[in-house]
Amino acid sequence: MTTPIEVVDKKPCPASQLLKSLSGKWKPELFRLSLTSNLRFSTLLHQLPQASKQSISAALRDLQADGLLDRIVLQEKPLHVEYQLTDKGKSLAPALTQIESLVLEGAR
Amino acid sequence: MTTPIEVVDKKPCPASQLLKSLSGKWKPELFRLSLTSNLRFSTLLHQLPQASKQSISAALRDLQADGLLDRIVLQEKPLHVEYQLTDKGKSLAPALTQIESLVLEGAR
DNA sequence: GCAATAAGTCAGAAATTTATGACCACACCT
DNA sequence: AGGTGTGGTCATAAATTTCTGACTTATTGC
Repeated sequence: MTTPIEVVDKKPCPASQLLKSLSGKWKPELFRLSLTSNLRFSTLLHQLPQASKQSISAALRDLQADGLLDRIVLQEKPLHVEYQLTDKGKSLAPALTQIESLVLEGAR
Repeated sequence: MTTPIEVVDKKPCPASQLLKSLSGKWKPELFRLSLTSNLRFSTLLHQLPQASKQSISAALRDLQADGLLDRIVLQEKPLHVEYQLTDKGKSLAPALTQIESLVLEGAR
């Protein structure tokens, strides 16, 4: 040993976990769609034709696990499932909006 | 055919590309470190002991390609290389800060 | 000349993420 | 009793990301 170079952090960047929650091929899209309206599985299959059932299912599970979406079963006649934003999810919306505006500015 | 279900978007979520720029195992850390000071390769190797040379190198290349960092060669005695935030990178900082504050709030 | 430091690259292996296609359970309609 | 729609799971395969370790080029110090 010699020069005691200081390691800046033991813990990973605090934002990285949240960034990870939104990383992946479909999670940004799902998240943004959830800002507009609640999500239904079969509708998503049509809205995102490129995405496989598996991928959508996994992304929804992850978003739930990260506390951004809630899965609620509607006790209606044909029994539906909806995914809706949690409070945490809603609180994240402004950051996404800000990022989007930067992208659009850049494209100007 | 029957119910003409409307596909919401042809284009991917505008934020997803920027989110992609910051996704990956080390990019969030590198980006945040770059907010504090310019980055040097060999210093990063010590600051992020878990990260391989290859990974750091690739992450730096990606961040440059996405226009968030500039690579500048310092014409000093031992010839150094530094990576510093571009204007685009700087403009992204508030969003990261916002996300971080959410994470810290949530942990409260 | 010989070793060390800085800043990498390269090939191959290992780990992680996504996609594919088959299958399941339940309710509803006819 | 068979078909359709909703909401999935599972195993496997393909694609992508990350890691490992060896090697490179240039400059400086001894």
